[in-house]
Amino acid sequence: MPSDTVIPIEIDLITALEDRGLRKTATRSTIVARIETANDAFTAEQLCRDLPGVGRATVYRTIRHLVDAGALCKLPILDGAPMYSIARVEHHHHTICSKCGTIGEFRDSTVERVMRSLGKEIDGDIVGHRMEIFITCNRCLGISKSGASIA
Amino acid sequence: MPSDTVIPIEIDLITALEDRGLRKTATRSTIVARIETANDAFTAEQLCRDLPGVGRATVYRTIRHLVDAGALCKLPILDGAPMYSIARVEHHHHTICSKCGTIGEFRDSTVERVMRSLGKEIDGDIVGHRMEIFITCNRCLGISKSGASIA
DNA sequence: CTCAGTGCAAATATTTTGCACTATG
DNA sequence: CATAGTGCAAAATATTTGCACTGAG
Repeated sequence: MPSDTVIPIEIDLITALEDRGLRKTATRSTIVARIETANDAFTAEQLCRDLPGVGRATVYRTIRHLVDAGALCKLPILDGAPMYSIARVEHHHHTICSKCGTIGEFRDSTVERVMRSLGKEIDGDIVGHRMEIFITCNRCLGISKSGASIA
Repeated sequence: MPSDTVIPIEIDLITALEDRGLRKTATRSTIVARIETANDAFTAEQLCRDLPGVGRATVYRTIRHLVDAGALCKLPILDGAPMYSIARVEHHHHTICSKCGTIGEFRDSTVERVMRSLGKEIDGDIVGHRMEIFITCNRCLGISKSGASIA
């Protein structure tokens, strides 16, 4: 049984904005470039810090547009500010390393199948779902095995 | 296939606090009583509004204790303040009506099984998971069918 | 009496909004 | 030039902390 591999549908973030009738401006390109080079999920405040020339309000407004466009996922971590990550796959879920906070993503058709079968047990119509898996990532496992400590 | 029904393990919230070495005080009893009569999930701010005699700080501190004790679940809704609900079952997930915001809970062994099988595909050790299912609840379905509108 | 618990107000943290200014089409 | 976009600062929202006071053991 060949389980799904991640299907990368690289959405050009600027295009996602333009598709919503928003202009491609210098500021938005700057923000989007910073987001696209990020390997990890990020917070709004991180973007503001990394882009001192850009107003906080613009950062928040751009993030909101991207989330509305479905190009970014908002991940309300249990404490503190929510993080955002690029929606690289059509529908996916996130893994969050409980040691280092790194966020990964995965897609698995099993989850979707389960979701459909749950429909019978649930008191209403399912319109969506969200799942986060908390892990200890391989890097942290390696680090802890080798005895090194993390700050 | 007999799917799991919800297993209600009514945790006495005050007991949960006492188990952590915290005292049973009048203020905490007030807060806990308000939480226990709630059928729905609630926000910290709602508690403060409903309990004018109790300081905001105490409400937040008590909620934090209850979450730490595992007696309350913190549900970071996508926007706005997080909501809390009593952890009535050992491990469960939440349904959130996207129309009226009502939060329900369910437990299903299928989910747990899937989680275990996902271990193979995931880059690290799974230490936990969280799932929320967005629904249109039966009441809202009924309301929309009957043509009445919601504020 | 001692220290946990509490209320209040101030401090933080996060996000949104008002407004004047800039720049795009 | 009409209007979308922007930066800044203030406002709004959400939560935590400092501190003096109260109350339980």
